[in-house]
Amino acid sequence: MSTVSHVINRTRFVSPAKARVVNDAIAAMGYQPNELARSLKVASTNSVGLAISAISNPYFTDIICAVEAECARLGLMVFLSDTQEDPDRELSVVRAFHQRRVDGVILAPSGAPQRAIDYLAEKKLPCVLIDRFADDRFDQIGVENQSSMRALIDHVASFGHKRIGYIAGQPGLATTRERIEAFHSSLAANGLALLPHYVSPENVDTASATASTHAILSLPSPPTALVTGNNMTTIGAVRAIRERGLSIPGDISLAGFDDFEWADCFEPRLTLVAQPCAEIGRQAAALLSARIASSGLKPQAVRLQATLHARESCGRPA
Amino acid sequence: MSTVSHVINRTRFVSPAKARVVNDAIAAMGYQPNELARSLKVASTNSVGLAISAISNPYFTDIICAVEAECARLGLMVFLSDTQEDPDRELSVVRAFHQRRVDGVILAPSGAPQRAIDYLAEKKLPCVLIDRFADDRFDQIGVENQSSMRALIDHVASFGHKRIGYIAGQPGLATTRERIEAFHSSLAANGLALLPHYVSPENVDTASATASTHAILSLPSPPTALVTGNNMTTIGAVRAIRERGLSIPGDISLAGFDDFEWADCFEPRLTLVAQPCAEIGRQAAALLSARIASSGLKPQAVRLQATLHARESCGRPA
DNA sequence: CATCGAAGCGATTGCGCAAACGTTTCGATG
DNA sequence: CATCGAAACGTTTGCGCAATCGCTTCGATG
Repeated sequence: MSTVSHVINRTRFVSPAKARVVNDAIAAMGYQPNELARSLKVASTNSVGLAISAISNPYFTDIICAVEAECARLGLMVFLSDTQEDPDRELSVVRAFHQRRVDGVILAPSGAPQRAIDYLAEKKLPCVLIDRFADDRFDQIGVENQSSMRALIDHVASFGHKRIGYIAGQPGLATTRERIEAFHSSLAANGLALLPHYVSPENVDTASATASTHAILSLPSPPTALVTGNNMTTIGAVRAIRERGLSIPGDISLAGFDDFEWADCFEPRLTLVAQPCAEIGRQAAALLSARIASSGLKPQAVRLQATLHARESCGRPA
Repeated sequence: MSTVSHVINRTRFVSPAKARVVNDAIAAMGYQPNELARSLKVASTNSVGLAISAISNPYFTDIICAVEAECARLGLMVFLSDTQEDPDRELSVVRAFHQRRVDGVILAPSGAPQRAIDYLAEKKLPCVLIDRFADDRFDQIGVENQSSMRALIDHVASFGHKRIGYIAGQPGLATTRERIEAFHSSLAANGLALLPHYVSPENVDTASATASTHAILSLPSPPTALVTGNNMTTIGAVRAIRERGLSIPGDISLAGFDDFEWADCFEPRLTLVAQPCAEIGRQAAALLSARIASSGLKPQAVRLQATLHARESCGRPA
């Protein structure tokens, strides 16, 4: 009878006596409501899909953690899927989310996200894009790349470096493009020239970053300082520098994007830009929730401020 | 009409002509099957719940990643939830999973998991426990703690250390207990004595590990080598050692549990036991899938072998 | 050409729930 | 005491699907 539904959901008044009976019965039989059936009826699942391009990347890990926490607070369950930076997988993940009728999706777009994004738009699935800005039909949330890179270059240049190289991140990502542009403009702002072959534009993982770093450091006139575009490239660069037997910052200075918890255990401690991952995740979940509640809102792009943690990996040029 | 269902699921023969018509219609209207309704009918959701006690811990991150990958391969979606090591949250997460009618659960038990585990048992939800062995009514999968600790102590002792301290992990966990026991027996096996106050038994995070390390190193006759019980305590110990201005391994040797990708960027590179996280995650998902397929199987406890990565953080006692 | 069986397919039901709608009870009011 | 209306609760339907059941065809066979 409908009364038990109403007791469970407190959706209309039920006399205390009857309510007790119902609650006792529920307790006695260990009844657990079937969310599937409920969702089918009310056309809302209280769940969201979280499609991340690389779960194991610590940067995304922090975001996942924050998203999960905020969603838990909001009473949402989260489906987690790894798109592995593969547009095909990305599309099928988004499809699977839709088939499970998630109320919304948080997506870290791959390098070629158009098909997945069009699908979301077509199906009118609420969605917020994180980290990489890919389509302004949706809410987007990420970091302020221009000012972050500027802070980085200003810091490095303040030690007197004239020859600064850049090991960029993955091809295709807005993040990568923006940071490269910011690298250019920040050099200019410091009155520095962009030297030929000083930007390694495409590095998909630590190994390619290591190779790229070797390439740059093998130039006839190599940089005296290196800036890295994300955590993978930082690791890759550190490895290459070690392999060449160079010391940081004695022989070469290093600074880059993406802080991590143990950065202070590196020797020397690395100067890095820390993104507000927790805040990105939290706001993404909150934004999505708001969007689910009222689809009328017009999409907004949020840029969060990152903070430069100046430590000891930069020094005067050799 | 039922034919549509049969076309979609290839569950009985449909004439090619009719099938084409159906497929064209599906394509034309952009139809996506409603998995909710399907699940309600067939009483199976092709989804599993992954309840982790601390998502942001890199150890679990690697496991999450592997679980997700294997589940994707098996056609399962995964619900991710963080129990935050809190038994109450743990129970409500498991409840939420059940209400959503997941086909099974993978759980990294908290320090007091009995209520959640009893619930799972009562509801006959297929489940596999990871990392921490908590109840043999369920499949369990974790690492071989005895032999791993033994390898660690043998390694440290081989440098001639007589006074070895241990910074253990979180209270209540089987993992923590087993490693403490193994620490004792491994010392004995090397003919070494367990000195008073040399085991710090309970450290919930890096900060408490730092404090514990300071306490041990302040002993009148402090250890010349320190072994740590997990990645958090390793970081905590490194920080404390740094704060005291000691050098590794010159002043003190250090080795412990849980490798991480960038361990080779620490200075010195840390000697650590690497757990097969990817394999733990993969097997957990596979085991769960098997259990879902046939509930009759009797529960098994799988112990995976870890590998000691001997690097440069251990040396002769000062 | 009547019969039969297999191939192909449509009507219908029920999964567990929420909500619309109907029914009963009962105290208040004229 | 008849009437009314609000309070309390029961009946029913439909969400979208899978699967059961049973209805057509239609070619083969005697």
